[in-house]
Amino acid sequence: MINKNATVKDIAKKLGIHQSTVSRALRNLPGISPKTRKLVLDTAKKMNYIPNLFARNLKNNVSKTIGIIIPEIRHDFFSNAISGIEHIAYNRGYVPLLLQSNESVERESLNIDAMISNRVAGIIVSITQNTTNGDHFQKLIDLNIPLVFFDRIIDGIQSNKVISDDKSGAKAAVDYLIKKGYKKIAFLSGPEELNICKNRLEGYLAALKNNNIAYDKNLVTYGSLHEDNGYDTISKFLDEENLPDAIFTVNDPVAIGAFKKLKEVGLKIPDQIGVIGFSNNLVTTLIEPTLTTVEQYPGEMGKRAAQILLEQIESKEEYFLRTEVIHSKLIVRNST
Amino acid sequence: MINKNATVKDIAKKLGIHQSTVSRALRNLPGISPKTRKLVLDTAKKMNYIPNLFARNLKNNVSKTIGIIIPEIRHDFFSNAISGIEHIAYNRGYVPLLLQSNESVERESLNIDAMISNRVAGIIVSITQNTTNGDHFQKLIDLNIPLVFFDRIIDGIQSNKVISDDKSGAKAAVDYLIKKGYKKIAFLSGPEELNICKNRLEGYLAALKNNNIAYDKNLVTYGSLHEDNGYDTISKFLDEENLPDAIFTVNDPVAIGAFKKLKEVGLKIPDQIGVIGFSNNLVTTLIEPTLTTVEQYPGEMGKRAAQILLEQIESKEEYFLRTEVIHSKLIVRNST
DNA sequence: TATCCCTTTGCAATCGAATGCAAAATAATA
DNA sequence: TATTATTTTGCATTCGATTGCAAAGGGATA
Repeated sequence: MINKNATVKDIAKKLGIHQSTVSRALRNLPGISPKTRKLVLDTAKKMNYIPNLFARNLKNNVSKTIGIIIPEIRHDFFSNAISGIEHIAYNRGYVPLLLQSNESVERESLNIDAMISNRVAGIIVSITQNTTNGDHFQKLIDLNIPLVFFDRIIDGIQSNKVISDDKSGAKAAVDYLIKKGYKKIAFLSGPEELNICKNRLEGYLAALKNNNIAYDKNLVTYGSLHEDNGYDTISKFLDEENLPDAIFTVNDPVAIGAFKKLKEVGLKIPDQIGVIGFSNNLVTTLIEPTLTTVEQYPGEMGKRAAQILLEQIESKEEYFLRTEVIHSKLIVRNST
Repeated sequence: MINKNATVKDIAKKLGIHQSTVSRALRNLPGISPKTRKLVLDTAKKMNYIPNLFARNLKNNVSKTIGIIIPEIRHDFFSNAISGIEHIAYNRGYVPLLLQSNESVERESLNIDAMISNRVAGIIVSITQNTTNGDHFQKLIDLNIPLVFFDRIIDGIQSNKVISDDKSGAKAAVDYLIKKGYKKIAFLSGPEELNICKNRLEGYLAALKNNNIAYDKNLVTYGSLHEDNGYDTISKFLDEENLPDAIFTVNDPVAIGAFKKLKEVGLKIPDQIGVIGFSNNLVTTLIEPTLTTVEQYPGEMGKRAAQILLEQIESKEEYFLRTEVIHSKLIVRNST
């Protein structure tokens, strides 16, 4: 139930001039005398005129809204990325429409539909940990809606991408573990098919190879991206009496889960077992010992994703898709 | 640059019937023969018809969007509240438009403007820690846009409110500290004028009074709602050699900040000093010792806020504003 | 077959702003 | 002053969907 707002026509009527004149004056278009323009602007302010974006967008067939779909805002990584996106969007006059998929593919698809209906100008996405089919993204391509994936991407969709150099980040982490003298290093991964998992695995393998350590497939496990994965996997290792002397996890929550189990059974970190996470979540500095991890600069990733998206949105000529890699950095703390 | 979508008129042309018939068929309005309806729906699906919300909303002068303005999504409390809001919104066919104020009053006001321009159906707000003037909210009231404040509210605006029973939550916390034998209990508050701070202070005072403990004004401090406040305040206490034997903080981040300083100087929690936070953030279970705190049920608060907002939005008759109080609960852990 | 009554469909205007083109007003020039 | 050039304003249509009302279609009944 929205109150009756002043419209362009109302202003025109009040001033006894035509609405087209008012419309042009309001937008500082040329061909309006300074006197008329001032009169219109003053009157608009006085009448509390607020442009009706529905009408404007309908006429122009564009909007100044960009969609963001991420799994869960409560993760540091994503909330920081969002801040980066917002920063760019605000400065360029765009409003971000943020929807969570909650790691549900179905929700992700519904969010896409909602965004299409709302005629967003473009979309930035980090996929759910379960997304393997990209039909709902293909829909966007077919509709010519610019799309940027960041961090968690999906193959087979012609779109822009902003990713971390996951492989080298992971390699740096595992190299460091080896340098510290750890020998039996496990990699607690997430969903096997997820790009970040595949790439971090590559880095893990590269580090092993680089140091002439044999690859033991029992030391690479797959699970979710949540705490329970870390907790359960450590439990499993203990049950099998196959505990490694160091673990590298696909992200910080999984490391936290591992922490919990390790502490429960009284294992000392980093003396009896070393731990490295990924993403440099805030929590890594709050726990004990503080967690060694890999910084991904999510704010920067968000910024770049937004910049690239806006470039495509505002490009007049043929646009060429890009993939951008943001460098990551090992942050050494006390868990190794 | 949005591709040409199929429109109602396109469907009509293809079927050789009038667009009004198509429009009614698509929305399952009465007065359309089953045969025609099926034909229209099938064709719409085949043509990938997506209703243009700009046109629809323009005509109807309403939208199915509800605005959410909160300080920062990265706080557990808010991200949980958002989930609650989303849950209700989705089920009722609304899309949430989420904007952060980042604790900036200016941004908060700009966000309001953006939401007005986007003609949201209603708005849910938790104010910044610095908001004292409510003019930007009054604008909403003047425009007849339904408004619900939750948790952090501002006085003097005629709106709906959803709040915690901060006073009794605080009282329970401080009562518990006293019962545990702590005698010199400080309250590390946030901005003095913020409603949650005032109410939690009341609870603190009530508990003291209830237990015949004299109020010492040096034990009540004000600061931000962030970690630094806890850290700095403990530092100050130490400098003044006026360390209390227990602290109750306005929220969990402040407690975490205090934790950091206390650990730095080697003070044992809970033996030498007890700590209770507020809000039951996830991190309270990850630190050592785990933090005693007060659960506010933010998801529930979000749900109620959304329900109330939608009631007002969809009310046909005169609407009576409401204030709803969500009960909080002391969660005892190892910091006390 | 004619009449009446529902059911189904079509017509046309509307929401608010944008814009190509024509018309009017003003300024510049002969 | 008459004419031309330029600036300023107005007209009318458009975007896509909705809706009150009128018209047409179909069936039942006399």
